Amino acid sequence: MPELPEVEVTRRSFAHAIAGADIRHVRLGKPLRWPLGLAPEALIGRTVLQVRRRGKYLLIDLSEGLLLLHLGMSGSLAFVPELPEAGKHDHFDLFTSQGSLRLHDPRRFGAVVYASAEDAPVAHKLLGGLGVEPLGEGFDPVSFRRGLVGRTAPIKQVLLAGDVVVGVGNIYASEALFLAGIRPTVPAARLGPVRIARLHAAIVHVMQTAITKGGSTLRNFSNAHGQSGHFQTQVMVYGRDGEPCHQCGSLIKAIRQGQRSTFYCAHCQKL
DNA sequence: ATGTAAACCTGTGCGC
DNA sequence: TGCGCACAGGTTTACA
Repeated sequence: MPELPEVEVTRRSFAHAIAGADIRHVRLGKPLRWPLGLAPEALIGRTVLQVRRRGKYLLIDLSEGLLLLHLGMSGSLAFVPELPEAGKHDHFDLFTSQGSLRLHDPRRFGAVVYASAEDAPVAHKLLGGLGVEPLGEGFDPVSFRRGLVGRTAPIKQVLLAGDVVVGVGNIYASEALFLAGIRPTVPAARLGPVRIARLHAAIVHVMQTAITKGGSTLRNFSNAHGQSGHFQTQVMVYGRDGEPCHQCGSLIKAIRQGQRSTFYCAHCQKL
């Protein structure tokens, strides 16, 4: 479910409310992708300092150590004064003095992992290989181009890999390539400065717009207040297989790339 | 080092 | 209505 915009929207929806809260109790449901890495009781008494984001990870800084949180494919967070009884897909609850944070994740590809520090081995293993932030200073056309050197894989798959630029998932990769007019199947290294500059701008634009719109709610994404996003209403190609292109009217195509669906307009994306 | 496929798990929608 | 299959917003792991 969540790509960078959804994760950022989630972060903004509860970061302020949870800052300064003291942890009073922790409840674990079924196992997630990785074990917490710490006895849950050990978190009691620690204070939440702030919530940051790196790629699709949320970093919850504590008075001692931090929690790395990932929403996987189907995760969402809720931050509420009073939690209802846990359902079958509620696998992590953090009860604090200022409200409770709950991770709901039916497929359990998500994770909550404790790290003693941001450069501790656990954290480094998860965050170490990540590319630059698309909305950060490090993302510019020149360094973007350097990152694509030697990459013979299709540009769509290189975007998804996340080692060049982070946070671009299956929806926004298709959308950004459409905006840039680039064919998703082009080998990444064959993109020249002009197309790379267009793609760079498209990625930044799509990410910013999606955040502004509250993310995309395809099935059931919502922020920590239960509010849906509405970027999906202005999607140009994702999930529009067989429908007319909003720009030229020809029918949107769907192909498989690396076991993921890709959507594009063969007329608008010829580069 | 890079590329590709399988794996993790549950739910939903579709064709028969 | 039920069954089986394909597919779903991600990322690690194993192997070419």
